[in-house]
Amino acid sequence: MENQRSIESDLGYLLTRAGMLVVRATNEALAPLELRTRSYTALSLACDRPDGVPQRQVAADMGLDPSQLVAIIDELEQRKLVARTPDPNDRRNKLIVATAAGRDLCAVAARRSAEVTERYFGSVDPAALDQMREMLGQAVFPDTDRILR
Amino acid sequence: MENQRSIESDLGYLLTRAGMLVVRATNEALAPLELRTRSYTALSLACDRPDGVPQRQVAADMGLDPSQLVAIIDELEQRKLVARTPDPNDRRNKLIVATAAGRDLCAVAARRSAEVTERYFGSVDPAALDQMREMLGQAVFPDTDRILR
DNA sequence: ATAAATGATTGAAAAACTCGATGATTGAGA
DNA sequence: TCTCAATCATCGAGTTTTTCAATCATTTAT
Repeated sequence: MENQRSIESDLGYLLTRAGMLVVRATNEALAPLELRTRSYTALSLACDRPDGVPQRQVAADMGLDPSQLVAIIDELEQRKLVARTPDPNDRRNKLIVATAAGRDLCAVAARRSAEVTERYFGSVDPAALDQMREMLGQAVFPDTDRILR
Repeated sequence: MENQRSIESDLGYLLTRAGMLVVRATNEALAPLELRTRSYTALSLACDRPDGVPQRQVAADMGLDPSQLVAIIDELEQRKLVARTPDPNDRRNKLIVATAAGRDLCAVAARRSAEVTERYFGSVDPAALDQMREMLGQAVFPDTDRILR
């Protein structure tokens, strides 16, 4: 006898739906900053690494085709939130490095983003939430010892 | 001092990335059945309710614009996996009801889908997984006492 | 009976995705 | 040193997805 469960308990379904909801709410929350979830994520990845992050790696971290990042970075660069600097060690690479203005905006955006998360997950036990982060991190970054903080 | 965390511990980011990964892997797993994650989800929602589910509710449950469902249901209907039956109580509604063939295919697809989930989350404690389902369910179906099974 | 609301459908425009091609650069090996 | 294959960012074309307004049929409220 099969343990038949409804689609509404399917992890893929739940993940996708929850992701959609959070992304949409985040897009609204970031609209006043003229950021979308996408551009905020890219900016944030740049802010995480003061020395800059290869554009290609931003694409990989976002699960996007590298060609999709061109427009996103173009816009951030035009707004002077990031700069494309040639990697001195490998001039094929463009290192995306956040400007001071970029870091400032990112901090504001991070607060708004956190408010959205709070709205959806504020009522659950923080330890359980950390555990969920842990599980998702394992799924998203397999074979990695990276500690999320 | 702010508790500054990297984007990689942001729940929205993790949810989105994990969802993408699972959806893509599920699409591949379902390709031999000529189903995509989208059509499988719609079919599954129909299978969950023997008396049929209003097309509009399928759209709502999937977070899609109703117009996007037309093509999805069209295809399932052409393949005789579901039928659009007029709701006797409100003839504006189309009730999507799964056929026997639809239920059979859905069962096969569910197994393949579960294998994908197993691949990404098989190594984590089942209780923690249930807890994650619970948390995501709360976020996706707020103000609902629905018990996921 | 009329008017407002709701559901499915269509079509058009915008956004996102995919993929192959290109030029610049690097690294390996003859 | 001189190819040659590989890698990176970018571009462009073609496809798919999303968004949204309009339409028709039906229902509900007035």
